[in-house]
Amino acid sequence: MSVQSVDRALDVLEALAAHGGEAGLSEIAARTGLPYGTIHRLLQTLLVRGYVRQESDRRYALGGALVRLGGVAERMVGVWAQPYLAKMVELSGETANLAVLEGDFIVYVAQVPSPRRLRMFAEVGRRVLPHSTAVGKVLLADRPDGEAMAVFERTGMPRRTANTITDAGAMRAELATVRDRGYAMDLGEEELGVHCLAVPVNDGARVVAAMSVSGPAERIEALDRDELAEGMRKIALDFGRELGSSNGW
Amino acid sequence: MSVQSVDRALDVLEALAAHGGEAGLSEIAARTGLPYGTIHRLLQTLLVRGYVRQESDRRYALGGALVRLGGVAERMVGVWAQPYLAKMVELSGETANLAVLEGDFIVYVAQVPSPRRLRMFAEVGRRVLPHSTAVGKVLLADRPDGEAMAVFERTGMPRRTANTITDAGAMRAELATVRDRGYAMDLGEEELGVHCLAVPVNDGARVVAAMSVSGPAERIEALDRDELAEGMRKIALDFGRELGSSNGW
DNA sequence: AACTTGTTTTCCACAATGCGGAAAGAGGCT
DNA sequence: AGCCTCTTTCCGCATTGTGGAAAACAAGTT
Repeated sequence: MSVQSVDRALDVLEALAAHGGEAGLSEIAARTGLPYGTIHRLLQTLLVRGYVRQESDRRYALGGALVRLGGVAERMVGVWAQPYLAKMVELSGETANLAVLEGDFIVYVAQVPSPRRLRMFAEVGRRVLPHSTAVGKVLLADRPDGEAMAVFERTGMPRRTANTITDAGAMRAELATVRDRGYAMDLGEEELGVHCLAVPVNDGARVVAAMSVSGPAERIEALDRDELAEGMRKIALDFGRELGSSNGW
Repeated sequence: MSVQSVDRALDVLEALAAHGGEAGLSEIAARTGLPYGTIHRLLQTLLVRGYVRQESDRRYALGGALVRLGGVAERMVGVWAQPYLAKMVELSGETANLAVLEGDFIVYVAQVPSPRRLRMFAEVGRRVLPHSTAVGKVLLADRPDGEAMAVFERTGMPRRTANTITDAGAMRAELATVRDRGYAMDLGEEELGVHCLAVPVNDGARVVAAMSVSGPAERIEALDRDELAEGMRKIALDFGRELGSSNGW
């Protein structure tokens, strides 16, 4: 049995999110089909708690409290990802990572290290720019072209190694390739001698994270890329499903 | 006014977050003081919607749906501020924050953490009283004296540390200083050992937000305040211009 | 300034909805 | 097995939330 008012409050929040995080009361009414009075009352409750903000023009927007909860939940995601990352390590023999886009930065939120002696160092919590990483390219490939390029515009695509893509045109082409084949590569673009392969994690609605394996160039090159990517995509798909429907029954 | 069940559902989510994103039903009961049956019913509702997830040991954890909502919310406010905050981090080496005045409270809406090992913990979404923070003093210094003092009248300026300004007269003088030099300091007034420097963000019409850097007292004291403030003011000015040109908030 | 239109906000009588104590059920330990 | 702790289900009652309709508001339009 579900609690009606809570269910509806969530409908309101999701309607707000669907409108890009900002909407008027009547737009929410149109989307949810709830009566005005009801929506207004729910919004007041969310307002007091900081889950919704009211702009100067009386429209409503998602509030800061959600950012906080989202942050804690994100950390949890890292814990759930462990078994899936472990499978990727088994598949590739290399260190597996989970990363999300936070603002204009890529943040690594979880890792399972490779059993090999020579392996990637723990990067959890590290923030890097998207243009020089496989996970960054995968995550931005999911966004509309203009939005992705705006990120690169702001961050400036600084050169990290001789292989780093620093040209906007080349990057646009790279993103098209990633969209096309469904995975991204990093061939020593962030650090010389380190190669990565990343696939998107789709929770059913959108790409919310990326998973990657990374290791020494020689070892990564020895693998069959398409086969590895295919295996990783299956794992990422399972993980995305778990994320999307935490309902169970 | 407020919808009881929604309010309580939020209590449950926050209790979960306070326990690090994962807790048993009884732990939630202990923290919220709500009866077991009620919490269980609320959790079921959140579970079906994916806002909460049940682990194999029947404990509850924050769910993936929150990551999505949090992301949208953060993108709204954070995305614009991110690059500017990053510049402040570069300038100072310390964690940079964006905060707004919401009612009588200061709410932190975005942050870029310092690259240092010892740094401020994420405060995004946190609500604090204005009198003990640099951002609060900057935001209220922009208001007419009567209006600012009315806020302090209502909140009561509770003492947070030995350095907190708790006297109305002293606060009035402090605001005058802030107006005069264009930036505000917090010298361990909210938390001992933590110093901050905040500058106003003016969107062309009025001060709509404040940006600050904060870190360990020793490191902040080692910086040249006026020089830092000058650099920060330039960044905040650029950000304000961007805000002013797009639709306001 | 006085309409018009498209909003958002407030009100209130009614009953459906959510409440919560207490009992049953599930695991985990020794 | 037995005991203990924690979770889940149940159900009668009245508190709580509901939603239609009207009032207040903001922003254009003549």
